[in-house]
Formats: sequence, C-alpha cells, structure tokens
Amino acid sequence: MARQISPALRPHRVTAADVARKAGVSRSAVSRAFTEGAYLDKEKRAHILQVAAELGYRPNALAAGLQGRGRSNLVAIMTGDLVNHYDGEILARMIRQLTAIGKWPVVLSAGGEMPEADVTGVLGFPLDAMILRGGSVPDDVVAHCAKLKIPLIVSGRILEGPGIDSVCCDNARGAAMAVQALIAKGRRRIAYLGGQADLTSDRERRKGFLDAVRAAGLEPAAQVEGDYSFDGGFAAARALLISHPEVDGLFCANDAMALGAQAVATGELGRSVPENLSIIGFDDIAMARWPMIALSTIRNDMDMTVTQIMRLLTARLKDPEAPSQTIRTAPEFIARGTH
Amino acid sequence: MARQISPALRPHRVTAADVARKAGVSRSAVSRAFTEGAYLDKEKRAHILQVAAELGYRPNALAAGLQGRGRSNLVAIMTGDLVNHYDGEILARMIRQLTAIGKWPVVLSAGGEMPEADVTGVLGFPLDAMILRGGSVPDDVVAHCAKLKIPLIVSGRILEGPGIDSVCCDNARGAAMAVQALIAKGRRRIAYLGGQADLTSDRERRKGFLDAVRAAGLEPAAQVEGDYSFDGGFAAARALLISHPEVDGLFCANDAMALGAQAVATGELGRSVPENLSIIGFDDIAMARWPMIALSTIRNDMDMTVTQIMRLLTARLKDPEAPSQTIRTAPEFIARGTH
DNA sequence: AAAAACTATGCACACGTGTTCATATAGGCG
DNA sequence: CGCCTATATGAACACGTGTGCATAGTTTTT
Repeated sequence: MARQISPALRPHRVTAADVARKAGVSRSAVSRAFTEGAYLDKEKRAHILQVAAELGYRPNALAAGLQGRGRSNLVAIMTGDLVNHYDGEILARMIRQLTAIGKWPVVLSAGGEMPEADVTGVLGFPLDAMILRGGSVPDDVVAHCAKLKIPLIVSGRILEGPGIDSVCCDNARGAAMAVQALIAKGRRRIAYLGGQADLTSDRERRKGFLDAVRAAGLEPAAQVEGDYSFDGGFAAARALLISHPEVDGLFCANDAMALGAQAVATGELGRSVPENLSIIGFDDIAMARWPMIALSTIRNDMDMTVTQIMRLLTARLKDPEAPSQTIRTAPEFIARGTH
Repeated sequence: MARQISPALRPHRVTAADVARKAGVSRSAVSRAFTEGAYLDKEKRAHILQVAAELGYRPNALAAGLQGRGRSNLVAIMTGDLVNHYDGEILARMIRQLTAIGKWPVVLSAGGEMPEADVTGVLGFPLDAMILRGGSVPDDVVAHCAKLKIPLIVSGRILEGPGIDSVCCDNARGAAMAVQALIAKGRRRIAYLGGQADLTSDRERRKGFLDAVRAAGLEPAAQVEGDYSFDGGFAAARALLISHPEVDGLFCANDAMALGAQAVATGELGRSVPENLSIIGFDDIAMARWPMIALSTIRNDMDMTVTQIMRLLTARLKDPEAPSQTIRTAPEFIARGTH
C-alpha cells in the first residue's frame, strides 16, 4: 500500500538501485563501476557492467548533471535560418564536433517568427555553454547568459563582454579581395549587394568594399540592401541592374544572393556572366563549386571556423575566468567562372 | 566552516531557496509561483515573480525533469547529412515546431563517421521521444529505445514495433508519376539512378519505377546505385550515360543526384536537357525552383511531413500505450524545365 | 448555525545520481 | 610484530525541484 500511484503509467526507468539489487552489491558500487578511475574491485566492476547491460541500465544524465561539478553536457546552439546553406553546413560540422567530445547540442533557430520568450526558455537548463552562430543575436539572450554565467561563443560577429569569446572572418579583407579581383578583370563600374544592414557582417563587408573601391581611385556604382537569401538577392539585383545598367562588376555579401543575382541577370535581364557582368560571392558554400554554378567567391572557411569555435569552447570550459578571446579567420579568394 | 568547498568555482546558480529567502516566503511558494493553476495568493505570486526576475532566477530544468511525471522536455532528432538539402530544410521546420510546443531538440547526425557508442549516449537523458529522420537507422538505437520505452517517431521509412510511429512518402506512387511523365514526353529508354540500395526509400522508389515501366510495356534501360549526394549523382550518371548513351529519360531518386546528373550531362557529356535528355528528381528542395535550375521533380511535401510528425508525437506523448500508426503522405508531380 | 467546499501555505518526501566520510582489509617495510 | 599506505566498500549527504499531505482559514451551501 506504499506506492500506489499508477505503477503502469510510470515506466520506471531502470535505476542504479535496481542494478545493485540484482548484482548483490551496494548502489555506490554501481555508480563507481561507471566512474573512470574509482576504487573498485576489477571482477566486481565487470560483473556490475554485465548486469547493467542485461537490464539495459544507463546512468540518468539529468540526475548526474544536477549535482557535482555542474556539468550538464548540454550546449545550446542558436543558428540562423538553415535554408541559408552556409549556416546549415556549419551546423552539421558543429554537431559532429560537439558529440565527439561528449557534449549534446540543443539546436535553436533564431530566424523566422519565434517569440523571444520561448527561445530563452532553454536557459532553464544549466548549459555548459551557448554558441551563437550567425548574425542577429537577441539582446535578452546575451543578458541572461551573462547573469547566469553561461559561457558564450559567438561566430559571425564580434561581441564584447566577460565570458564571451568570438570568432569571425576578416570580412573587410575578404571584401577587398573581391574588389581587387574585379578590378583585375578590368571592371570599373562596381556595385555592392549587401545583407541586412543591421548585421555586423554586412557592415564590415560593406566598409571593406567601399575602402577598396576608393583606394583604387573609383567610386561605387551602386549599393543595395538584400537579406542574405536567394530570393532577396534575386529581387535586389534585378532592381539594381535595371536602375544601373552600366554596372559591370557585382560583389555580393554572400553566395546565396550571388546565385540569385546570377539567375536574374542571365535570365530575365539577358546579361551574360562573366562576359558582360562579373559576379563574386562570399562564403564558398558547397554548391558554389558545382560545375553548373562555378561561382567565384571569397571562402569563409567553415572547417577553420568550427575548429576555432571548439578550441575557444574547451578553453573556456577549462577556465571560466580566463580573459575573452577574439579570433579573426583569414578569407581566401576562390577564382571560378563568374568573374 | 560549514561549506568551504571552493565557493568561487561553483557559480551557484540562483535557486528557489534564494528567491524564497529574499521574498520572505517558503520555498514551496516559489515553486507554486511558477506552476500554472497552483493555489497561491495573487499578490504573493506577483511579488515572488518580481523578486525572481530581479535575481535572474529560473527553475532548473534538470531538477524539474528529474521527478514528477518524467517529462524532461528533451526530444532527440537523429538526422542524416545536412549537406543533403532536403534533410536540412526539414530539420529547420522540426526545430521550429518543437520549440513552439516547449520541447527542446537535441540534434544528432547519423551520417558520416560517427562511432555508435557516442550517439547512443544521448539516451542517458530520459528523452520524451526520439525522432529518426532519414534513411539509415542504427539498429542498436532502436533496440535501446524499445528497452527504455522511449517513443520513436520515424520519418523517411517505415518501422514496425510497439511505441513506434512512422510517416513516409508513398515512394512507389511518386516514382510511377515520374515514369508516366517521362513516357508522356515520348521517352522510351528510361533509366533509374538510385540511392543507397539498403535504404527503404531507394527500394520503394526503385520498385515503383520498375512496376510503372513494365506496366507501360517497356523494360528499364539501365539502373545505377548512387548515394543521394550531388557528387554521387554526378559520377553515377556519368558512368550510366557513357555505357548507355541511348538513354533519353532519367529518373533520379532525389533532387541532389538529379542536379549532379544534369551537371555532367549538359557539361562534359554535351547532352542538352530537356531536348536530348529528360531528368526528373524527387523531393522538391528549395533550390529546384530556382530559375537557373528549374528541376522537374516529385514533391515530397515537407510541411505535410513535419505536421504529421508533430501530430504523431503529441498523440504518442498523450497515450504511450496507443497502437502504432503509419502515415503515408501523397507525392505530387511538379512540372518544370528538365523533362 | 452547521456542514461542506474551496483557498492558502508550510513540511517533508521523492526523483537518481556522484562523492565525501568513515571504516575495514590487504600489502610493503623497518 | 607494528606502522604506514594503498585499496575496497557501504552509509549518508547534496544537487534543486514538484507535489502529496496535513492544517488552517475563508467562503458557499444546506
């Protein structure tokens, strides 16, 4: 009559006590059997592990994360829209690297219509860290992380603050590389097709573009704001090339927009690339090297970026009080067929 | 002298007891303040919530999930390679839907070289459910879920068993639609470019292809096995079109391979699409409708699929003992420019 | 007015683990 | 033998929460 509360509904996940009972040992011994380097008789450990396997037992990660050194092994990743291929490809790499070191990624998408209250709810978990990938970072998330002392790794922009580390491409230099490549091809009427103007990445790439153009003794032929998507690039490039038909070189702030620009230019507008118009993108997504696409672009190295993110993450976990670090990764010009 | 164990290292996340102390109430009251519909004086609740906000308190989800009705609000998603755009786009939708109902997605990638031990480790968490998206499903994961009574939602293939629900496109019918569209265009030498032959999706699409071809009184001109990737489709189509140059219609088991096939056919092999060769894909990824691509394909409706996954998930959580369900979603032929 | 129903609140327990503490046993060395 | 150290092991505690239970106060019904 002790525990009558619906024993059927509660599946009763196998617990360490169950294993201890069946193996004829104390519960402590079971816990030690799963703890590397704990004092425990060799044969006893083997026996316990075998019984555990039979029963299908594994330590409850919730209970384990609740106490001890406060390590839940959960890492939240807030990423942009995955239809943006760059974010998707980099996310895949992060997931792989995180699971490899025993961390479990809780993935949230910041893009689209997502009420802020929902997304901060993940902070109910005592996260080991949070990774902000991509442009728009909700301010309240940053504030909450600071208050809860949750380490923050930011990629795609630079963020200042204690316990915050950043890794970001040298956007200005990448943009300058693109401008120089266009000029080397004889282009003189060069335009900029940007992303959302409130994003750091767009601001830096725009500034790098302008500085490089003027350093060459030219003036930018035009500037337009897009939204980093194929459709947005399509529409913005259409408007730009109609109002400024003299443009002969187009630097796009990411590859998706570059592809949209190429589509509308070679299609509806009857331009030919690269004879008539040079296009250079940014990021070097997997698609850019497909033969039918062959997009000239600035590589924003994904492997390098993820490697640096992981390096910053492990360092931060080892010493939460260490000073903040900011890493700038080097861009690289990839010459293909559109410039 | 009571708790001298490095108070600096332990950040001491704000706890309900802290809030209770500062607000001058019992700890139970704090817990009730965050519990909808619990008996608690209205003003008292408001006061507690304000103090909690000042201190930056939020209930620890680990402790909450540990007891009570065993709901951790964690849902694991095992997905294929995200470079496969279909998986990426559907993942984005699932993340959005899950967070909307208060579930947190732990995302794992089954593709690539991932030691199995690592990936089953997520079962250490008492997951509310696990979603298997895409083809290859590690057998041991299924076995562990069954033993731990973790509900399983499978998409992209059908899986039988108690507590397992499936949602999958009617692959055979989709393949038949493609064949009929090719025949309607006058194609008679039709070939199949498949995915990995051990995947259910490939087997069903292949069978649907063969049945439809033979129902039309024809014989398949060729069959090749690819790997559902652009590069794989590129290589396989190259070999196929060289050894069988008479092929005039090509049905590809997914869009990525169709694009690879189109690239090699119109490029290196000098074929023209669709004049000389018709190509039809499967899935209808976002890229397929880009003007420069305009891929004719069989739509494997993503919104419908995710809607059904969520429906099955919520139903299963409501009644874990309910009989298994299997949903077949309807394919749809999308006529564009490659057939 | 009595009974019944509802609201409010604190105490204590349970969730399942890792780990400290105390104690016991075995082994090496003078 | 006596001492010290290394190994082995169980009891007890702490992690932070939700909730059942008991009690007390308040309103509604009979």
